[in-house]
Amino acid sequence: MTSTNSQPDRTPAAGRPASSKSEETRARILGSALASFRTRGFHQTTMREVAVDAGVAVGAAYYYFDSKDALVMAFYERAQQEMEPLLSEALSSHDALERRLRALLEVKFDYFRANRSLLGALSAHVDPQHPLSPFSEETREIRDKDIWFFARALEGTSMRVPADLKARLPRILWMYQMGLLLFWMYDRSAEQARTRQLVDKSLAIVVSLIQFSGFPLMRPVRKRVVDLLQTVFGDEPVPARIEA
Amino acid sequence: MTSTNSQPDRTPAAGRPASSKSEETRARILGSALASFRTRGFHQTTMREVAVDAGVAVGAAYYYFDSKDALVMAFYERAQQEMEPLLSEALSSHDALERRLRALLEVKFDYFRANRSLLGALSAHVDPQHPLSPFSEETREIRDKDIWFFARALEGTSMRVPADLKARLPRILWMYQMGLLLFWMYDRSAEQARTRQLVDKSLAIVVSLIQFSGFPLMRPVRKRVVDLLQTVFGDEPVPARIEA
DNA sequence: CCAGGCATTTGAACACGTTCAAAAAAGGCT
DNA sequence: AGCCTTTTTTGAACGTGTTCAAATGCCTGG
Repeated sequence: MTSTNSQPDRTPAAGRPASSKSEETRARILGSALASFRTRGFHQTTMREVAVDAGVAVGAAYYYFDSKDALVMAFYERAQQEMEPLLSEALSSHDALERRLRALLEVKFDYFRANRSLLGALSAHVDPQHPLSPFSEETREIRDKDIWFFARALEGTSMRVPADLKARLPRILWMYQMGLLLFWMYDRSAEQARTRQLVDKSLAIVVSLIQFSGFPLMRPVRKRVVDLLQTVFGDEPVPARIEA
Repeated sequence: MTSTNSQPDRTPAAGRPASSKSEETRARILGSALASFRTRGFHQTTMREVAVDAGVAVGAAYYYFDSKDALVMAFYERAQQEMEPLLSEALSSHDALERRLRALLEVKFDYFRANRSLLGALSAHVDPQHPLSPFSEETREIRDKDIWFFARALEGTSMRVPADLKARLPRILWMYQMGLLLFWMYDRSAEQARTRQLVDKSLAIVVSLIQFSGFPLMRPVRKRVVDLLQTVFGDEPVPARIEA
């Protein structure tokens, strides 16, 4: 398991009662941490504060979570888990690609609205070596699950997309989404109005581009772009499906 | 002055001898720091090490540099300064846009080759609030100077570029460059072969796109893209020229 | 009911970046 | 030279994330 914390094997094993005191403590620590992150921000929040708030010693916090970052990772994991049904529902209520993509984005924005700064702590790092980077090995599982939704968004629409591009598109769309979220995180305009504009305008362009990409005239350009993507992302076009 | 360090007003003022002992100490500290950054990496390097290495107390390091980050900033400033003549020369030896852009990129890659990890410390942060972010206020001056070179790369070529796009292009090309550098920083392929491929392929595409953008057929798409850029970057198309 | 093992909890201690009050050195002025 | 201001230097101390040996609790097999 490529998980956040090492010590307690969380999956409620054989004989153990599913909801031990341990799990409760863990939850209490995570709760205190996230609350503090939200109100004071990630950097201002102290592990000692978190511990006191949860009524334990600092060491206990480190018993359940390998690091301060791991607390953010736990949030991220929980977020992905909680959003999955919402994302599925979003897809099942729309047909047109633009609508489908927009629906996915809206779920994300809604969910993260209350946690903009927390999301910032998550994605502030570009280094793929850093655990909290959206490109790190540690976040791969979550990332792959998320990319998979973009694959579904493409599958379920009637728009014809050339196969070579289609194989690459989920990952590209995921990166597009990350760009939007990034812009949104640091968007200081009132009510993040600029992000809203950006979403509207860029989404229209993205969908147009995908549409154009099928025209015979576009074939040479498309080939070159797909070749470029191959260089950047290597093989493994779409992440393997992950069973729930 | 939006400088890195606050205390000693470095510009050798009126009566003072230009190269005081102070400047030498400062240089010694910076030297020790950069050497250590290069060999041990940014994070492994300790301010105490740096101080010992430079033969001063840790307080002294903080007298000359506001923070550990400021040392990296000093490197960045020096890098920009030292590269400027090289960049000018690169531009003056080529006419075609692709050649001109490639020449700029080559100067950067050459210069940073020995300092890949240091560059990583510089650009690992996406948060525009973080001083070391390529998008921060603190790095604006350097960034603007750099963007200016892309403006010159465009000016000096015979390719016709629509005015509305041309106004936005320097910044876009700069971001394109940052993307390449980022990829390069974390490129683990032998001799960074993947980055080389990426540069070749993407550069060809970028230049083609710019060329296409002038075709009458492309006008509507271009308008939409330019409008999008306006949303993202706001006004002030190209940074004001900065006199040396 | 107890012994032994395992899970949990504790808080002191460490290494780090950074701050600061005070000491030392260096100038400048008469 | 002597005094006073400014620049430079020092190293202890602070707050942080994190580690760790030891203490405590909990449960199970006898």
